[in-house]
Amino acid sequence: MPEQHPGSRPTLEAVAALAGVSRATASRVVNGGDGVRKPLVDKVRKAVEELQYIPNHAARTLVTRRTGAVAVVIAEPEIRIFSDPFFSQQLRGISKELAAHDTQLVLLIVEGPADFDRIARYLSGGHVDGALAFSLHTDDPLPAITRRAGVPTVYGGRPSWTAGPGEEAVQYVDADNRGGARAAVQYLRSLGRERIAYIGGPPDQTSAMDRLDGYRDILPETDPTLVAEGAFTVESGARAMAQLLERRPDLDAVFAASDLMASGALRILRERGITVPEQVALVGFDDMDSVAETTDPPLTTVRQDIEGQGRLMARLLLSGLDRARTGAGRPDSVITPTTLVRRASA
Amino acid sequence: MPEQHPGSRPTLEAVAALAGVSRATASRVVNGGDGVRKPLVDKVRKAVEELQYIPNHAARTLVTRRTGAVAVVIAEPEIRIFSDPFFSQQLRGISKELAAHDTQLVLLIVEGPADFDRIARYLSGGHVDGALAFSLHTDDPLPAITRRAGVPTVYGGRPSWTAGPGEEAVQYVDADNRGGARAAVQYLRSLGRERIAYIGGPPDQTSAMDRLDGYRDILPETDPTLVAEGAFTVESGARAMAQLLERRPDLDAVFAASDLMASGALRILRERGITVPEQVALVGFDDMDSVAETTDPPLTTVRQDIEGQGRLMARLLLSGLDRARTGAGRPDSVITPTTLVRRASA
DNA sequence: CACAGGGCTGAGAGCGCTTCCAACCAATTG
DNA sequence: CAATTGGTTGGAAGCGCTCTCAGCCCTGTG
Repeated sequence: MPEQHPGSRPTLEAVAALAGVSRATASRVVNGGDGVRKPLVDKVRKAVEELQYIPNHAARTLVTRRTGAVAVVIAEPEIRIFSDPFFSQQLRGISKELAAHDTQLVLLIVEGPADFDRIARYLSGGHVDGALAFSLHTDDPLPAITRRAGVPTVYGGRPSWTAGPGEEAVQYVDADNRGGARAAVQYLRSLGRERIAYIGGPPDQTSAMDRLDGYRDILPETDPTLVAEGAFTVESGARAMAQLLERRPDLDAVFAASDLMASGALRILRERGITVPEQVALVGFDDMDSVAETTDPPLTTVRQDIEGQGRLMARLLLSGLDRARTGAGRPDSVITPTTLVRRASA
Repeated sequence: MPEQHPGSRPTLEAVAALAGVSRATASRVVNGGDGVRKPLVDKVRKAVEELQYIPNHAARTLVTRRTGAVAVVIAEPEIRIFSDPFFSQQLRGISKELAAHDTQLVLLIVEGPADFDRIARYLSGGHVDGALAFSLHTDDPLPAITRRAGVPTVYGGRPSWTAGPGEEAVQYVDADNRGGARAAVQYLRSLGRERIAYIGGPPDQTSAMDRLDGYRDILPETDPTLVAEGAFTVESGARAMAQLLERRPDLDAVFAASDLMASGALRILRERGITVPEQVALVGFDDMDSVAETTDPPLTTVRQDIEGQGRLMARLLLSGLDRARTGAGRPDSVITPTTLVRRASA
C-alpha cells in the first residue's frame, strides 16, 4: 500500500492519466461503467486500484446535490431512549439498512429547546438528503422545520398530529399496535378468561392509545375499573397492578401494554401469592429480549420486529429519495405486523 | 420568510450582489468578518438575513478540506453498549461538545467483522476530520485503519495496546480507575475492615485491570481467595459474591468494580441474611444514576463523570484538529478524577 | 460507394466557495 | 510634496467532480 503524502490524495485526473483516458471516462467507470467499453473499464479499474483512489465526496456532492447522508434526529425529552433497548434496536436496524446503501448516519441530538435552531440550520444547509425522526408530541417544532427545509422525513411511530390542509401526508413506520392488542385480548378470551384487565401506557403516546383501542375493539363494554394507566416502566406496571387488584380482586387476566409493565405486574402478583397463569393469565407487549424470556414464568407477549422497523424507516426514506429523482410518487407509510408469542404466562 | 424554489438556494454570489460587494468580501463576512470595514459587514449581514443564505457545505469543504464532522465509531461486539447507560451518557457528552463547536456527529456502527472495510473506506474518504472510538481489544483493526487513513482519533478508555515504535502515542480519555479503586479500599480500611474482598471485571478490559491494580496498591499481600472475577453485570456480581462467601465466610467488606456488580452482590448478601453495612461493608464503582441511589441501602461508590469524559474526548479531538492547522503539538491524553461518594452501604 | 445512425469518448463548462494577489485608498513619513 | 506604508477590496484561479455536447469511428443501409 503506497504511503500517501498527507493531504494529497489522488484525484480522478490522476486515475485518468494513468489509465490513458479522459477524466470523463474515468468518472463513468467509477460510477458504474455504463457505456464504456470493457478494455477501458478494466484499465481504469486497475488505475483506481493502483492509486488507491477514493472519490472526493465534497466535489461529488457539489455537483450532484446529493450528500449520501441521512440525519437521525433525537429530541431532548426522549434522550432517555438511549438507554431504551427499544430505541437502540431501532437505530441498529437503521444503521444496517443505511450501511447497505452506502449512506451515512448523522446523529442529531437536540440539546434543549433552544437547540432546534441549530438543527434547523443544519437540516436546511443541505448536509443531508433526508431525515429520520421519532414519534413526537403534538407541539414538536421538528415537522415544521423539516418541511420548511424541504428535507424528506420518515417518522418512527405514528405521529400524534396530522398533516394540515395542503400538506403532504406524514410518512411513518409503526407496528400494528391495535391489531397486536386485539390478538392478545382475543387470545385471553379464548382461554376462557372473562375479567380481562388492561394496563396501558401514557395517553400522549400514540402506541399506547392504539393498543388501548385494540383492547376496546374486543371488549367494547368493559368496566373502566379494569383499566389502569402506567408509563411503560416496571415500576408503573407494579403500581397499576396493585391498583387493579384493589379495585377488582376478581380479575382473571391482565394484558399489559409493555413487557416492562408486565414484569412489574408479575412481581405484584407473586407478592400477593396469586399464581400465573393459573389464577391470573398475563400477556405483555414488545417481546423484549432481555425481559420476556427471563421472567418467571416467561411472558406470553405480542412481538414486534423493532430492528425491522428501523430498517424499514431507512428503506422508506431511501426509496423516497430515489423516487424523487425519478419523479415517481412517494411510498406510503408502513405498518409492520405483530405476532402473538405464547410462553408460560398465559 | 421567502418561499424558496426547491433546489435553488441563494449562493454567495447573490448575497454579494444584493450587498453591492464582491464575492470575496461577502465570503469574509460570512466567515467572521475580519478585515472588513463595519459598514460593509453590516450590509452583507443584512443581505444574508434577507436571502436566508446558508453556505453550501460541500463547496466549502471542497476548498478548505475540512468537513466539520467527526465520526463516532462503535464496533460490533460492543453494540450492546447502546443499552448501556454508560455509553449513552458518554455519547451525550460528545454530542454536546460537538454541537457547541458546530461539528457534526457521524455515527459509524461496525456491522460485523467484514464491515471494517466499509469503515476504512469511509474514514479514508475524507468525510470526517477526526474520529472518536471506544476502548478496544488488542487485535482490533480500527487503530490501524485510522492511522493509515490519517484520521486523528481519540479513544474512550485506555486502550489495551500501546503504540508501536515510531508511532504517535494514542490519545485517550479515561477515568482515574486506579486512584478511584485505591480511594475505595482505603476508605473501607479506615472503617476498620480487615478482610476486604474484591469483585473485579473482565481482565481484558483495561478499566477492570486498573481498578484491580488500585485494590492491590492498598492491599498488596491479599489472599487471592478474596478476589473474584465478574463481568460488570448484575448477575455476574451475584455469582462472584456467592463464590466469595463460600470461600471466605469471614469477609467483612466488598469492593465491587461496578455498581451493577455491587447490586448483584447486595442481593446475595440480603438473601443470606447478612446485613449491610453492619456485617459487610460494600462499595461500588461508577455512581450510576439508576443504580447506586436506588439500592437498599444506597451504595457508597466511586463516582466518575461519564458525560464529562465524552465531552473531553470531543474537546481533545477538536483541539488537536485546530492545533494541526496551527502547527502546534498534540495535547496529551486525559485522566479524569474520581471521587468517593458516601452513602449507606459503607 | 455515399450517407445516415448509433455507440463511445473527450473537451470543457460549471457546481459554490475560499484565498492569493494585485489594485486601490488614505494616512503617515522623510 | 513625493514616497512609503498599512488596511481594504475585488478579480480570478482553482478545489475535484459530473455531465452535456460535439466529434469520432464503425456499422448498416439505400
